[in-house]
Amino acid sequence: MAFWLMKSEPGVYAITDLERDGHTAWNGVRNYQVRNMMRDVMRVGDRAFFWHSNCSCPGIAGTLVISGAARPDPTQFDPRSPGHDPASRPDAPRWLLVDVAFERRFAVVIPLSRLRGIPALARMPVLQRGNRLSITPVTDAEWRTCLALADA
DNA sequence: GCCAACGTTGGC
DNA sequence: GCCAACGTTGGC
Repeated sequence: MAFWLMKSEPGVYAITDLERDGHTAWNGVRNYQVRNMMRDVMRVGDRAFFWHSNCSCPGIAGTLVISGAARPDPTQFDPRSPGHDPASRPDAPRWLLVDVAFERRFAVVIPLSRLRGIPALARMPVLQRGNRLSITPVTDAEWRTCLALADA
């Protein structure tokens, strides 16, 4: 089982939305690297941190479980969706999503500013300058370190 | 295939 | 709102 970090803007879809819904289709990925990771590496049963991005307190808000394997993202065919891709054909979908299930909401978001101060996390992609991938891998050690912070 | 222009991401 | 980083587009 692998670990991941998945970004979402809380103004669009927050950890509290996932807590309420129980599960959701992680749609809107429009980056080939991320698509390929979902398709080729991510597996049902993997777990991920839910990251709040582009907000007043970016950081880790909780955890989720990958509950469904990569499948075509229907929003790419929806002209009213911001993720609409007119160049993608239903017989050859360009964009994929995975289904995810709520696992846990942290009592408080672990802020990015705190993560930056922890040497064991220095290699996490989300802390690297210029990182823009919406899904990135997390090592076992990083997973444990962050969970310990959540429970501290 | 090169590369400049442009768009998006996302922390600050 | 600023701006660095980086992916994408499209002319050549």
